[in-house]
Amino acid sequence: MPPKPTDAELEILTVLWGRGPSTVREVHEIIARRKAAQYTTILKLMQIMAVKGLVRRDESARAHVYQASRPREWTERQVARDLLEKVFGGSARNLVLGALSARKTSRKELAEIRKLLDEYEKEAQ
Amino acid sequence: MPPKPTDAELEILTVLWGRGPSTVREVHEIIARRKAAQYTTILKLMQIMAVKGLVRRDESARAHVYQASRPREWTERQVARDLLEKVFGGSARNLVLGALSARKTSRKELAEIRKLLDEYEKEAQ
DNA sequence: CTTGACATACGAATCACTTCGTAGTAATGT
DNA sequence: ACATTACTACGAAGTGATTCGTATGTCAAG
Repeated sequence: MPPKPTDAELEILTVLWGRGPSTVREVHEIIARRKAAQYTTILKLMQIMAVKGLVRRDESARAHVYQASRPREWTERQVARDLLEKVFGGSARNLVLGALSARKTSRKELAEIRKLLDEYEKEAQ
Repeated sequence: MPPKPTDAELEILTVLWGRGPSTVREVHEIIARRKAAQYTTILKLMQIMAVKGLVRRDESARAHVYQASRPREWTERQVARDLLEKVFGGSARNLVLGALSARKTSRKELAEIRKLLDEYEKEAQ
């Protein structure tokens, strides 16, 4: 069970989730667009992430290929669970309130959330 | 604008939100019930939190009295905003999905969440 | 006034995260 | 063959969070 990713690790995971398996150079190029970062910094982070089990790497090619070891949804669930405990006292209602009040939420998104609730109601009958 | 609290700080804030203004000893006693922690560790953390502006302290009595400088809801909103960005790609829908799939959610809680949505729909007309 | 209980202040160790430079090695072009 | 380029590995520094021991001060009881 990989540990909760740190902020820097999350940036890298986001790239891997978006692109699929990637080399360090590819990840670095994308991150460097938004933010100053040396190549070896990204490299080191990804090496550590491999040790932690957050990513897997394929060493068969000279440039190792990394991929997230858990899908985005899985990690999101972990993070949400952690938050629920540590910040929201276990109240999903309060977490949703936090999410909604964090910023303007469009009607369209509210409708999507409603649809989610429908599914969960059905499931819980 | 106080910074985002760390995990250890959040534990202390949770106690302060629950009890209202409290001395270090009171906070320590509650935390020590669940977890080994020396008195001076809690003291130091709370001193640092005061410097950061996460708590205010009243030094008029010999045992200083601390209170959270922001209400729980405010902090919850901050944390939700941060996570929304860093983990959920700005999608409130995905954050809610994460919360619901993190654990069993009761029918009662689902109903409460629905009520929240109603209020937000009205507001957004 | 001295002792004991209880408080704060503070220095220091430890740990994790982040950053980057340097070294070494394999591949590629001239 | 040699120089250049593209990798990985690794050590180490800087920062911030966390932990705790020790020093010191205050107060009340005897």
